[in-house]
Amino acid sequence: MAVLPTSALCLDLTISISSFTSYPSLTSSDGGGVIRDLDINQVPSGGEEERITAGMEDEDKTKNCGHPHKKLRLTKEQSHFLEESFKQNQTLIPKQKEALAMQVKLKPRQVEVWFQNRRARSKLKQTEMECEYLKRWFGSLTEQNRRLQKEAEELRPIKVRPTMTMCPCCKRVTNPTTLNEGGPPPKPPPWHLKCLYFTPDILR
DNA sequence: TTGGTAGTCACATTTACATCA
DNA sequence: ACTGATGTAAATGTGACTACC
Repeated sequence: MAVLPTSALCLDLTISISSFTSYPSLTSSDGGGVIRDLDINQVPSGGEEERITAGMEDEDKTKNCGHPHKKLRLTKEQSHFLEESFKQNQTLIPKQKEALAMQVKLKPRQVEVWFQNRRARSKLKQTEMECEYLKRWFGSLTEQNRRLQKEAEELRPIKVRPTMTMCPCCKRVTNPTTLNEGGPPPKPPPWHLKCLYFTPDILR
């Protein structure tokens, strides 16, 4: 199997959310512990960059508008930051995870999950590329097989001196004098080793 | 050496959201 | 404007593996 380009590991993540320039901290209000019911994908009104982030604590989720938990989308900046980190290391040691979580204001578990999913997406992308590659190779082999069959069909009616054998690939003919009349049965065609192996066009 | 525990991983699946016809 | 289908990403569940005690 040929080595695939390493670019397969680099995926573009497109997060369809509005742009934000900072990561606001958790928005449980002081004292009361009441979570403001904001749509995390909505730009806060009044131009103030404030939103509930994905770093919401578990107990907070249960208070979120009566829903057990809301699906939380990462901001562009969070995704970008994680993506850049992923380019450097596809796995995280606990210290890195903690640090990264602090930087993007997520829980370490969320960072861990993001990396797991990201690795899965990478692998999926690579598998798709391999699949495409094999399809193209299969097509190439099919075409080659078709050509060879056609060629064999054309060669069938041609009479060759019975004592001569010819490599079907390079057309080289053996020396007839090496064959004894009435001796042991002729050996298989002396195909040349280099002719037995071919490289499909797709691999060149 | 063996057994228990914690942490992490891959993998499959579920869930919530966004988009589009 | 509404709706259902679909795609995507975040989250969850599970089993395997390893390190440590």
